[in-house]
Amino acid sequence: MTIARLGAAAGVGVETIRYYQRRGLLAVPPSAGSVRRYGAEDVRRLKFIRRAQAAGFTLEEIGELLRLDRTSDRARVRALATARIAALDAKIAELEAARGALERLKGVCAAGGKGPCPIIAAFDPE
Amino acid sequence: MTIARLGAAAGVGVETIRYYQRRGLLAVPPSAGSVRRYGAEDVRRLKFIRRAQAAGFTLEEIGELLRLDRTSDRARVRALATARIAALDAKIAELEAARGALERLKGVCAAGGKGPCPIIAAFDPE
DNA sequence: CTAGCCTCCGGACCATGGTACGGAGTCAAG
DNA sequence: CTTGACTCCGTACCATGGTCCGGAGGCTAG
Repeated sequence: MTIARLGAAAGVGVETIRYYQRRGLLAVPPSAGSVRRYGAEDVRRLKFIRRAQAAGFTLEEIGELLRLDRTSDRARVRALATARIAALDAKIAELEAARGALERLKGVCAAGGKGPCPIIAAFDPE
Repeated sequence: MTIARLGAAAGVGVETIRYYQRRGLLAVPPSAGSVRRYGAEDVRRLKFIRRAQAAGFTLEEIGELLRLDRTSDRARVRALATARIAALDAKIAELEAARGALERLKGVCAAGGKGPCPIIAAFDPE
C-alpha cells in the first residue's frame, strides 16, 4: 500500500499521516526502492489514533498509549483510562446541560411573540 | 468595576476580556478618566460567552448570537439552536461510545493476566 | 507624596492539530 | 520511453482561542 492508499483506507489525508510520523505516532517503513509501503497494521494504528482522539486523548497521550500497548504497565493504562472516563463524564454532563439550554431557547423563541428572543437569558442557569 | 474585577466576577482573565473586546464580543466602555469601568451587564455577557462556548459555539457564532439578541430574527435563532442541538447529540453519542471503549479496556486490563493490555484492540469496534 | 499595584494598548507569541507548497525523484500504463 | 500521477521531504503557513510583554500613565493607601 502506498501512503495515499493507506490514507484512503483509514480515512485520513496523506499530510496527516506524514504529520503523525513526525510526531512519532506511526512508524516510517523502510523505503523499499524509494517509495515506502504500508500494511494492515498501519491502518489499524491510524484508526486507533482517530478513535482515541474522539475519546478526548491528545496526540501526546495517544503516543503514550501506543508505547504502552507494547509494555506491561497495566496500572498506568488503567489510570489513563479512569482519568479519561471521568473527564468524559464531566464533558457529557456539560454538553447535556448545554443541550437543555438550547432546547429552552428554542421553546422561548418559538412561542409566538414578537421582538428578539432572550438568547443571553436562555443560557442563564437561574 | 475595573477590568480585573470584571474578570474575577466572570471567571476569566483580563487578557481574555481584552481579546473578546478585540473580537467585538464585548463593548469597550467609554473611558471615564483614563480607566474604563464595567458593570453587571458585562458580567452577564461574559458568562454567556463561556456557556455558549461550552455548548460548542465558536466565538464567531457567539458574535452572531449576541447581535441576534438585539434583533428579531427568530427563525435564525431557532436554526442555530437546532443545528447545535444536532451537533451536540452527535458529540454526546460519540463520547458515550468512547466511554464504552475505555470501560472495556479497563476490564480487559484489570483482569489478572500478565503482559500488555491490548489497547489498540480495545478500541476496535469489532 | 510616593510606592506599588492596576490599566491601557499594540503587537508578538503560544499550543494544538493539521494543511499547503515546491522541487526532485519514481512508478506504471499506454 | 514518455507522460501523468504519485511520493518524498523540509519548511512554511493556517485557524482557534487565547496569553504574555513592555512601556507609559493612573489610582490609592499609608
